Amino acid sequence: MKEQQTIKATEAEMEILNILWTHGPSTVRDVHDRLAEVKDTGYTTTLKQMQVMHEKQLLTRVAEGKTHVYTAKANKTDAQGQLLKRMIDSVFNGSAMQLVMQALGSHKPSDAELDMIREYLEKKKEVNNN
Amino acid sequence: MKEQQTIKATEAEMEILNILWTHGPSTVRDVHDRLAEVKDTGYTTTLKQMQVMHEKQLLTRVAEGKTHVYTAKANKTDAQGQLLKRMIDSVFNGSAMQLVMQALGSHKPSDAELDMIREYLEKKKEVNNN
DNA sequence: TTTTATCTACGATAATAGTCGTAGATGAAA
DNA sequence: TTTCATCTACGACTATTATCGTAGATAAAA
Repeated sequence: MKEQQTIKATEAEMEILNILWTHGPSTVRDVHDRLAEVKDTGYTTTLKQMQVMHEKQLLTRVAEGKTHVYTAKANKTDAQGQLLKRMIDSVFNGSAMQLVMQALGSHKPSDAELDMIREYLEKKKEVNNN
Repeated sequence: MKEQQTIKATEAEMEILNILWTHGPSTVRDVHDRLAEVKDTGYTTTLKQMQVMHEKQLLTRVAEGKTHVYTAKANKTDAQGQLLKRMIDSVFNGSAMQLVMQALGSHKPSDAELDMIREYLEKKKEVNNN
């Protein structure tokens, strides 16, 4: 089994991880350009950030010519799961249900979405009964 | 309409908010004692923290003898909603559904829970169709 | 009324996170 | 082969967060 260390990223680091998850392996330049669309920090800031993330083992990288191509080490789903769990434990009294209900409550899902969940629940229930 | 500023709390502040949400208005001593069960920081640290939170308008307080009794300004549900929204926007591509599915996926809900959601969804759907 | 325990206020310090400038390396363009 | 744009490395500096010690106020106990 591939061991899975806990992902502990700061706010700024999460932004970078998200970009890497969305766009795949990227250079600092790539990431910085995307970041620049929403925030306004210098190139070397992004560079440093990613170097630190590399040290922290959040990213892997391979040299390619004079640049480096970075990849998020954890996959998105695992990270989402961990964040979710942390959130459930800390603010939802450990109850995933409570979180789900609240998410559904404020989101106003469409009929299509509701059906999607319903279907999903059916499948779940079958599994429960096996 | 009661205006609702965005709740921006650090990790340590969230711990305190949770205690106040769970146990209601409390003195620094109360909060500190509960905190002490899981972490190991001095009394004045908690005190300072809560004073800062008071300045930041996260808490209100009333004097009672020589002590202060603090109360969380935001209610828990609102705060949960905001955290959820932030999380959805930042790591779930803005899709509440994605978050719900993932939460259900890792939690393995019981039949009773599934029914509870199903029921909830039914009600939702009715509302949609009005 | 004096002592003692406990409280607040406040400032200092430490730890963590975020920012950026500069120097030197490197490859592509002239 | 010289120039130029772009890259990495590194250190320094700032901002934010977390921590705690000390001093003085206050109420309850002795």
